[in-house]
Amino acid sequence: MSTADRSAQAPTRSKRADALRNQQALLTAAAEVFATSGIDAPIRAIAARAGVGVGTIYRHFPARADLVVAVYRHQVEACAEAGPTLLADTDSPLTALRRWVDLFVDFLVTKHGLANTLESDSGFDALHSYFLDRLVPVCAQLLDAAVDAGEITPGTHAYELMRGIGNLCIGRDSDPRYDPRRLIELLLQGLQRPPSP
Amino acid sequence: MSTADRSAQAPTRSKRADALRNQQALLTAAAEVFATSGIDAPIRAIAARAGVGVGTIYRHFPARADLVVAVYRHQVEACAEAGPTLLADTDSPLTALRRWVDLFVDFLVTKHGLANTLESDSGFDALHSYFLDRLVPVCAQLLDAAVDAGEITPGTHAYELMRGIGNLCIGRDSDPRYDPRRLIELLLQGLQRPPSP
DNA sequence: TACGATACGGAACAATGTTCCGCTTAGTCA
DNA sequence: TGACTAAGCGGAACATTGTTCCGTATCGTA
Repeated sequence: MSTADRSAQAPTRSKRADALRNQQALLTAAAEVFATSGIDAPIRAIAARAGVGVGTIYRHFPARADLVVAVYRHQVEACAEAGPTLLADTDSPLTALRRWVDLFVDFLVTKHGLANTLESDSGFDALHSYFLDRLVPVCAQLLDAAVDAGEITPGTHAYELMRGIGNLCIGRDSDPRYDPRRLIELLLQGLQRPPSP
Repeated sequence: MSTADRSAQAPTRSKRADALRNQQALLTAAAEVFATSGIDAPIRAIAARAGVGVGTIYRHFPARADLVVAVYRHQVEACAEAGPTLLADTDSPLTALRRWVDLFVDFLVTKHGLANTLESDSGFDALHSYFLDRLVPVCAQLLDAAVDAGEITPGTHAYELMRGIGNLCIGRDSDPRYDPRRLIELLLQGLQRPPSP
């Protein structure tokens, strides 16, 4: 979390007013640019939109990924918190898992190219780490509950499942023939233990 | 196929000897560089290895993807041809499908970053098209056979399955916790029709 | 108001894909 | 064999993008 923390809201102390203003402007601008041009939009475009120089971006967000994390942080948080809630509110842990996966897929699919970036090799380790660190434990909890309830077979690791789901969401745009949800449903069905009478 | 064809072996007529020599050298060099540095290796590296200028690469292979296609063409071909063979040699079409998918995964996983490139947005349409055009029909044949044999439920499209498998193979390196094969196995299990007694 | 630390802007650098063009050379024809 | 022409070549040059650096401007304070 170290890198991410540094770039979070942290309104605490001893920061110049213009710095705070710029940080906020950057978050807003980045969110807008990401929404229209996708997560791969050039840094310069975000800087221009926020009306600051590129240097300013790099001071606030040491690497591109830190900016992305900051922009989507609250959404990731919401997704993480939905896990335990769903588990508590749903009779079948498998159903809870299914709904939670739906939420996660919604999130990935809404952001153009987020999934791509998530798995990209180059320098997006911070992003990758943050998302996974935050969500894998939640997923694990759901998986464990479903195993305990005898609804799915044990042996699948949350990390692997999450990455698989993330991967399946890559390239969803630009091709109506490819709908990751159908495959993810297949995956979950494969997970399911056949009801033993 | 248009783009791919142009850059294929086509030893036919009216090409200068040095051009042919260079084309061959480029294919060899590219194969070596791809093997060691991955599919994302800089064009310049390939040019250097082949002892030619970058201009020469672009004359023979108008875009990067054309070079990749040319390098892996025969392997894709082999995979495509394995489909019908497996189907003929195996009693259960589902088993044939499973083996064929294994072959495909082998291929993707062997080439560093091929899967990534396959799904990349930027300008790799030729690559994407070639692989999919060639292999989707083969996969469809296997799927159909398995459906006809009552081994899997109908409704899954070969294109979607292929892309899903391709996606799952992304980022396999660099993380022992992630093994795409396990997830692909899950996917196939999800496809399977429960034996109705 | 003056001063020091903080923050800013954007030029500059590096990596990479791609294009362009003057020079070289293979193949041909007398 | 010796030109001649078109095919082919090399690599400089251009465009794009991430990232760093540093001289300058600004904020907060004494």
